[in-house]
Amino acid sequence: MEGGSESAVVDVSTSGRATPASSRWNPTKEQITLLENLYKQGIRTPTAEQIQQITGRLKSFGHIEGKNVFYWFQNHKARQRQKQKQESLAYFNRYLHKASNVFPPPCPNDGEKINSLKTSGGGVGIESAPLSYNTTDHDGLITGDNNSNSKQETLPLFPLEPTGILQARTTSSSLASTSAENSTATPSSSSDTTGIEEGGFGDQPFIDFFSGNNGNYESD
Amino acid sequence: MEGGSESAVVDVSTSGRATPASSRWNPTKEQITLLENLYKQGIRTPTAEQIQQITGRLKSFGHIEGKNVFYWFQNHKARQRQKQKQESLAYFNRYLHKASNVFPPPCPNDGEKINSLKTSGGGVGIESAPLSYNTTDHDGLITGDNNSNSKQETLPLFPLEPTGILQARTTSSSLASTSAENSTATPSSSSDTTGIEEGGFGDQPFIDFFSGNNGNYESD
DNA sequence: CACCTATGAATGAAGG
DNA sequence: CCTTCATTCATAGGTG
Repeated sequence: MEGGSESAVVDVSTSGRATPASSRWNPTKEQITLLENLYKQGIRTPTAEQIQQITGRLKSFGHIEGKNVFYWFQNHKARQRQKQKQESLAYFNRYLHKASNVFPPPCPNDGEKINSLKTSGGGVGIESAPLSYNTTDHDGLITGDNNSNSKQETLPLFPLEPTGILQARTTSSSLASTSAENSTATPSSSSDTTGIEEGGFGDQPFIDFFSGNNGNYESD
Repeated sequence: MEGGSESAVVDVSTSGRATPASSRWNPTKEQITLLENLYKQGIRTPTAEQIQQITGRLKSFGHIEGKNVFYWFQNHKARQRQKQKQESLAYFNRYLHKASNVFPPPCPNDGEKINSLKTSGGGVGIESAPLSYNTTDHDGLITGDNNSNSKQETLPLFPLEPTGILQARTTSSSLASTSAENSTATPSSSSDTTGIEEGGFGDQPFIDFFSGNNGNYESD
């Protein structure tokens, strides 16, 4: 694999792990912890001010920039969402196939731990592997900025399309935004974008994958 | 994130079961074959639907999940490109050294379909292929496949995906809103005051985390 | 048994 | 926000 052209720009300055001051930022454990904590507080898309503050605090643990924080939240949110989607889908999909038990569980919202990672998936199963976790903390929402908007995305039950003969990927999107949860009523604001409202049924068969053990609630 | 709270993925395989509840999916020959076949069909980044479909078929050969398929394609594509890149480079390098009197062949395209960058005006002027090379003759099956990123920058190529997905996002606060709250500048059209998209430079003390040129008082 | 390679998985960074 | 690319980590599997 090492084609040889390995431009390891590592600058093993300090002992131990080479300083990652090479290319992309690699968060330290502490940084991750803090970020995840903030995320749990309800922060999803921090404002510039918040980003500055967070960055400032994170700098104590290592080099970091504002954009790192920004990206982190973006990615984290997106991925949490993906996982959640997949869970929901897989969960429903199973019932559509099995139908053995017509008593669907409360929901696959297994309050998992914050973030999973390597060596995960002990129980080979997307929806399985209920690893031990502590549901001690949840959305605290105690920060100055919190959006207590519990959005329960209703699954539109994708229309199993039997015409799947050989459809070439029409360059479509993988993730469809079936969401229509617009809480921001925007007080007296003409939220007129382009006038292009959905032509009708906007339920796209969003069939996402991704698994893992995570079921963090999202409140946007 | 080395979350630390890593539950041992132990598996009661006291009898050394062949089923290694492995931490990671190990594709079988059949699965690989099928995947590679699909890849050859032109599928690079399957949609969610396709992934589900593929996964379903692959399940016949062994346990597999959607994310496995997803990752497989991602990795395969990336690595093929990587290989292609270095091959092309080496190939080109060879000619640079030899400077033979003949025209270099179209390209060392093994069995892979490598979209010849039709960027035109490549400058090289050696794009003439004397023999009819089977380029992307995979029928109109595929579509979005492309992106022959060489070393410069991602070639824009044709605009794939007509952005049929329209979403009126009205939630969350973007960056920049340093004043009061979310201005909800109807970011549907992108390019708003996020401060990240581009320094529009207006009246707000937005912080540009990206340019590295932060007017931040926080000097390191 | 140590080392190397191939590859699954994860995630930071961008683009649009 | 959604999609995709690039980079990196971790591990299964082959080889001397």
